[in-house]
Amino acid sequence: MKDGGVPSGDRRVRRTRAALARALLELAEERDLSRISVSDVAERAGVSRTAFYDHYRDVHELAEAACTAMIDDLIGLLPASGPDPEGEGPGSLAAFFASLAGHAGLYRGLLGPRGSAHVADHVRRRLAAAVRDRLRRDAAGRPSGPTGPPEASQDVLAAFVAGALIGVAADWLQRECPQSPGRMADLTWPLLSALDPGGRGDAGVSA
Amino acid sequence: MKDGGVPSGDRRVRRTRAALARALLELAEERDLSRISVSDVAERAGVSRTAFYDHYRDVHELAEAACTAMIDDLIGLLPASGPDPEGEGPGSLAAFFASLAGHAGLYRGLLGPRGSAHVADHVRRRLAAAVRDRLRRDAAGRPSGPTGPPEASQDVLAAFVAGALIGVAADWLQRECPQSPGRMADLTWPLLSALDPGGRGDAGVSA
DNA sequence: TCAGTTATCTTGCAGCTGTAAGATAACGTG
DNA sequence: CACGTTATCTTACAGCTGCAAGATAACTGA
Repeated sequence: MKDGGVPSGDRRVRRTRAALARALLELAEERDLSRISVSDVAERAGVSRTAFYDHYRDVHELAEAACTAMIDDLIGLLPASGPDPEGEGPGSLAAFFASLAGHAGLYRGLLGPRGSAHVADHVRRRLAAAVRDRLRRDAAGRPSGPTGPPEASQDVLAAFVAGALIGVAADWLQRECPQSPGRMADLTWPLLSALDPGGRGDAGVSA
Repeated sequence: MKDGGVPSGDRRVRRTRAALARALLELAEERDLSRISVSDVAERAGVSRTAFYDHYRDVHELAEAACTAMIDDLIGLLPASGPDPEGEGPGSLAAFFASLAGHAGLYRGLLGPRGSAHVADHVRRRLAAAVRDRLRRDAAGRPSGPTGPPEASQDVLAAFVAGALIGVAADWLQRECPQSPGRMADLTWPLLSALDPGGRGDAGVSA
């Protein structure tokens, strides 16, 4: 029992997990996740198939672990939702789309129709959590009215924004990125602004 | 060769496909799609396993075909984005969430983390297409300015809205629907209104 | 360094997958 | 109805899956 995602002190464990993650990311650049078997990953990683099962239930679980760092980098690129001091939002969004395009094959293979619902769900949750955090931090800093927006409203807004970004990104990736990252940012930014409860377009949540 | 989704005149084909679809929907109410094998579906449908493969590549492809009618019903419930004569938007949205809750187990099993990326992608595309259609019809009816919003902008808005709705719905389903459908509609409607280029909050697309 | 722990490897198994070939029987058409 | 067509069924096979038991070897902590 060397349970799943918990970081381990044992050198062997780190070595095996790293080899598996590396092998999976390599393979995911070559073909869709649905065409990658546990045997494939284990062989490319130079690890026995049973060792794979000692760490992960299936390919999807490994994929989740393997892409978490990349996903977090991606989320870190997103603009802060709040004050937006110098209109840096669009530039930040452009960096987001550019990074997406930089690993387009990988993201398509993991998140596209032949990808993994498990990974897609993981990304959605993580993105929603990040948005929710920023909304909270945001609301704390701003002198809100007598009563701030209720919890449920924040949750819905976070899920809404996370889903929207994933929808736009997935659509763009599947069309092979016809628009430049900068243009995508210009097209997407006004939509996000319109939702921002603290931003210029204050049509945001009020119920 | 009785290729995939095309409707067939042959009684045997219709019978087999209907039996498979019915069996899959039954099983999908009982457990996650990832735990449903081709053998399971074929057996429950009273059909040989090879007959399954004569019609569909795998369980995901059958699931796509089997849930298309339900999905289209769901999409049909969504409010028209345009003039919104009598503020019927929220009510329409409430019907959408209510229908979702009515088959919560099924939708969770198909679209959740243990569901199918293929089905999820299909739903996303279909929803985005529906939104795009309404935007187009909408723009045609309204006396737009000298130049209407460009194609790309409409596509991004459609993908944005489709993703957002799926994000909110998925989040709500996974939390076991703590809010009533009506409340969900009340929380979601202002977000959609804020995006509507023709609606009250005109922070919509302009670039 | 030594001892105990434990990660990995090997072997083996039952079940599912995806495909193929040929036999049977139901179907639509004239 | 009789015909040709074709959907379905049966049988078979190689490969992958998920899991278990036992042997080996690498690691950690003293």
